[in-house]
Amino acid sequence: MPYLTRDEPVDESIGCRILTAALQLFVERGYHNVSIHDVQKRAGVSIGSIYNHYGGKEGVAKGLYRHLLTELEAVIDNVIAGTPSPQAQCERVIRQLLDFTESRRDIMAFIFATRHREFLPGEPPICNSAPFMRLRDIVRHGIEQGTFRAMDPWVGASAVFGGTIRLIQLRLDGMVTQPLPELADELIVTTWRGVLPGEITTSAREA
Amino acid sequence: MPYLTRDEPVDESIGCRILTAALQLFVERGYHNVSIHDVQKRAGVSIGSIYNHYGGKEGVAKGLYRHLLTELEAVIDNVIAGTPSPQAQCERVIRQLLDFTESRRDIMAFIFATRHREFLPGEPPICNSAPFMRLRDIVRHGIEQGTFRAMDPWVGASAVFGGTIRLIQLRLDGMVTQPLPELADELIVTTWRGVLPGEITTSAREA
DNA sequence: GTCTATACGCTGATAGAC
DNA sequence: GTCTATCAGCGTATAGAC
Repeated sequence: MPYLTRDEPVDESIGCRILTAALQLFVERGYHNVSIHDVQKRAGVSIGSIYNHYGGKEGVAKGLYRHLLTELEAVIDNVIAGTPSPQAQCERVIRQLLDFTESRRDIMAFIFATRHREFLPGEPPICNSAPFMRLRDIVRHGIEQGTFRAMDPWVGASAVFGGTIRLIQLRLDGMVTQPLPELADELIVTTWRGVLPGEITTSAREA
Repeated sequence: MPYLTRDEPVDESIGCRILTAALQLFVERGYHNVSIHDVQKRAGVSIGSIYNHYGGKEGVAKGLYRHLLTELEAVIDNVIAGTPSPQAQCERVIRQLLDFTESRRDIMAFIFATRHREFLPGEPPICNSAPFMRLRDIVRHGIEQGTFRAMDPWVGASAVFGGTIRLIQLRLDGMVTQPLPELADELIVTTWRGVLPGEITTSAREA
């Protein structure tokens, strides 16, 4: 069952095979360029099974969406529970996301490079999903207790995670060729300089 | 003709009416949830005209895509030409993008919140388009001449523009309710702290 | 529960009048 | 160049056998 946290999908149940095939195809071609027949073919099951398990194409996407967000939420909650400060929590989450981009490319692409709104109108937008709210809560908490500089919470969240998300998207689009974990240290240093308090001694060096 | 730089689309030509209608519909529902008939209806023209002007649905999207990127490129080139330092160039571009998010919402949504790859397979990905390359060039130039700290160019580009792009996307998704220009100063301060050189005096304040 | 065969609607595209 | 009427193909969903 777990896609994000286990190495091989040991679960060979039909439901899991359907979700795995759908994830691959949706990421490869985009939801609307994938037909039920494509999913059925790659999963090695029949159309009837798909309708029995998920009620149709949109049901498959909905099941996949909820499942992956639940897994991501669990990962983040684990980090939060096992890490003391907001700063350390953010840093661990960032590193984890960079790692996942290499090891779980499809999942990251489905989460960070998909317009779910276009095929899951009933679902809450991904920015409002539990894992993303958790991340914003960390930042807000950090701002309140002075770990981060005082600033608008949305600016804070964008400053802390915007660079990471952008880098992930550039990597998923094939622009960045270097594995992201190798860039983690530079990215994190830059991120902390942006949001941590402290005076910055800018020696004016404009020509 | 110009969408991004002029206030009202004075051009009432059929070609412009088609692009305007398509832009609205694509942003509202997503490319695949819009039919030719929808575009034809909203533009107040016939299907035949659409095929005469753009050769079909994908042609409309392609025309829109190229036109908007060309306009954005011109805006960025103007900023570059009229602004001395890489830092000032980035800052002016960021403020301009935040302004456009309020005044040209549809255009920004089409550029920053659309998976063009899913319906324009022949076009180069938007990260490789001229305007985005220009932005990266500014950052690379700034790193080379020491305006920005030494770092991987991709990390630099993500650090400079990632927060802005994230904030724009959150605004387009309706999460951020405040007009972005009001948040510009905070965002820019944070961005520069991240990438500008200079020692930062972090008084350790972890509890 | 799983599968195959089929039906129906929608949509992109075309033909041909004006 | 602009328009209307029409077609053909695809894709979702269902019916019904096993």
